[in-house]
Amino acid sequence: MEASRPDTATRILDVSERLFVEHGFEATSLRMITQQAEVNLAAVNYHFGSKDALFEAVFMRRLAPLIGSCLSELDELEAKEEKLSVEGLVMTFIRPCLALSKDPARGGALFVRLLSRTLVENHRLLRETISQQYSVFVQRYTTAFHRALPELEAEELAWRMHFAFSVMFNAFAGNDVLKIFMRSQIVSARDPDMIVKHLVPFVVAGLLSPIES
Amino acid sequence: MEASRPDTATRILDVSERLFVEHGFEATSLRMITQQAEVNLAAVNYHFGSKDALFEAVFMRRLAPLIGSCLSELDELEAKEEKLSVEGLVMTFIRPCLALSKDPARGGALFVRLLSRTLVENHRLLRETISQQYSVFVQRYTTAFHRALPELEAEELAWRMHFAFSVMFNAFAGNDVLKIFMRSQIVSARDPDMIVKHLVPFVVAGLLSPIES
DNA sequence: AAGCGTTTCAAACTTACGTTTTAATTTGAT
DNA sequence: ATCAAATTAAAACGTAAGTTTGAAACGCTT
Repeated sequence: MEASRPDTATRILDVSERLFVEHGFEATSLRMITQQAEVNLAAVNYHFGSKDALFEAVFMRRLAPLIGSCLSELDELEAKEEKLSVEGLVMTFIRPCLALSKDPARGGALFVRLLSRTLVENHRLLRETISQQYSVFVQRYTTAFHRALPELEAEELAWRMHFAFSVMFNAFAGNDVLKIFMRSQIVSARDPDMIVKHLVPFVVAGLLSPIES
Repeated sequence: MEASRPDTATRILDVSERLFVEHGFEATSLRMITQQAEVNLAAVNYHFGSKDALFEAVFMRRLAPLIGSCLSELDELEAKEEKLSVEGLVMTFIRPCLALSKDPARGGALFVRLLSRTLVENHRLLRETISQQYSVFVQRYTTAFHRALPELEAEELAWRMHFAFSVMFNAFAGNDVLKIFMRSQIVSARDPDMIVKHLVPFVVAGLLSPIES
């Protein structure tokens, strides 16, 4: 009763997702990918066209559903409540990330790491393909946060959103700045529920901090 | 009265720092470096031994002084005050980063971006060479934050420090998660003073957020 | 069973990489 | 001025990268 072996293209996507996270795009060769996926070297170019196109495919397979989930949560929240709470708003982003992190069938926490890496590495993909397609995501959150924090002017709000999403992305991505130096101070660092338990209060407090004169 | 041209090794370091930030370690070739630095291809291996050693040299040239500055500020603060304020503590880290960001002669904001990239890319260098040498940095800040926030248990404190340094690193590195989607919402995003003005309240509020039951 | 589009495969191609080698050149102390 | 050491230079080495090719194998309809 073993799970049927996924087809070639899916096996390539799964292996690529993991290797791109582990070693980065440039340092991951098609020979590493095809070897671990147990497919022929030429299969990548046959199914995806090029290494760049493969990266885009790996990326979009996860990003589109994730953004879709966030927007659905946002729809629900905005329909339900007149006054949006900051914590409720933060959770519309956290919950889909959390669900993704806990679902091995969808790559688990791997994709969020990939997303984080891709942001930092400033890939062409993000500047070109994605930016136009998903500006709606940022627009929706910007207006929602504006409703939740009406006393903040636009620029101050943009800064706080920048900081908030920055720390959330890095938390889910497991980019532990301090872990590198101290020896596993936090044993539960990779438990997604633990992340949320500590992350949400921190982010909410930052977003709600009193306005500087 | 033009500035005297730096020597070969320095020119290589300067160019490498910029290219490693722009394209990453793997995607930056020695031929790109030596061409832009106007030195012979073999100069890198002559002066530094290998590409890996070059990266370490680029990295250590900035990191050692930066960490030194932070620890000096920490010394001053701890000597001066009995009770450490969270904001004062945060500023011992912010001020050296800010000074570095504003000093083109020391690479400006480039190095903080490189540091951020290197953290995310999880380089060997960080796991091996740096981790032992600079664990004192984390130790010092951990005990200092413990003094400033004595009511937090060790694990909660570790989480908050993780989040705080994460957002600070990304702010200075200019890793604007949302900038990619929205068209230059924040015009002053690259002004280091503006970063601090908005960053410090956010981080301090997160660190000081009430303890969850 | 035959035919046909799709997929897989082994192999080769071109290019670029990091590194090494060897000779030429510059530098600095005697 | 001389000589030894340090540095620069040009060229080549071996390897590995992404991609392409053309034939073989497969799956499906007729």
